[in-house]
Amino acid sequence: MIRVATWNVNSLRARLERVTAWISEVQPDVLCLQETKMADDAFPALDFEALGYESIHYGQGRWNGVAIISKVGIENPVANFAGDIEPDPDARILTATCGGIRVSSVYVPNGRAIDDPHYEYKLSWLDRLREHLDIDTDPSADVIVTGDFNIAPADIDVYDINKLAMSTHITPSERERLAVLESWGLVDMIRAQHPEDKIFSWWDYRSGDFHMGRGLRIDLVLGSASVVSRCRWSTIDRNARKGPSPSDHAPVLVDLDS
DNA sequence: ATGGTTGTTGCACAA
Repeated sequence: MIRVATWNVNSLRARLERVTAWISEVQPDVLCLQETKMADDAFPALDFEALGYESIHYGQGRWNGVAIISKVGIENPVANFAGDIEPDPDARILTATCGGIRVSSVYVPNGRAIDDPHYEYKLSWLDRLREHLDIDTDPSADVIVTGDFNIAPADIDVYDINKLAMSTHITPSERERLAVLESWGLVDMIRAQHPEDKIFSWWDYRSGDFHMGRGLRIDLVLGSASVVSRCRWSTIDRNARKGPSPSDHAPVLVDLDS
């Protein structure tokens, strides 16, 4: 069995104790992190090494930052988009082969608002992610693209679709980009395993949204067909959103047959 | 509730 997880930790510095405790408890083989919000020289690789993990990090400091932590190897790492794709100014994607699976840890731009330039940046970023996959790997390989997509794939992934009218995360253009990734050969593994469940991975810190059940499912594990066929179990660990000083995101994990 | 909270080489901005 190989357990692959993703977690937007909203600052690894602020969250390190919670992350190491969660790793010890859950024992993922591969953990993708987003929003580490630190530079590479501040990344606490030794804390993960002490738990038996190799790790790689791609970060800049104040914002963004992605990592892959693995106890099944880290080979052929690629920071940013592959090949001659227009490089992104932010540290939002890190790719490596772990246990035979080509894994990308992605932090898709938020988009902010539909009339904000950041929204077009989000769409172009997703277009480049699709290009990246063609250059970096192949849909017939074992591929996982996972992280904070900042897109709720369908209305069931939103606590109240009317509350998000005219906002990002649910627009046809964003969902179209997800559909393009699916047509490349990737499957939303949590949704495939839990077709009817209204389950969320992110809740705003404000207004007691977590307590009130007002969340979105925007953290996704996308797998290629060979990975999907190996999936035996998956969940969103909403317990990790509880207690003192949580991230606003919960970890998502999938178990695959070896 | 055009509100609310959390994080950061913060005192504004991103989420």
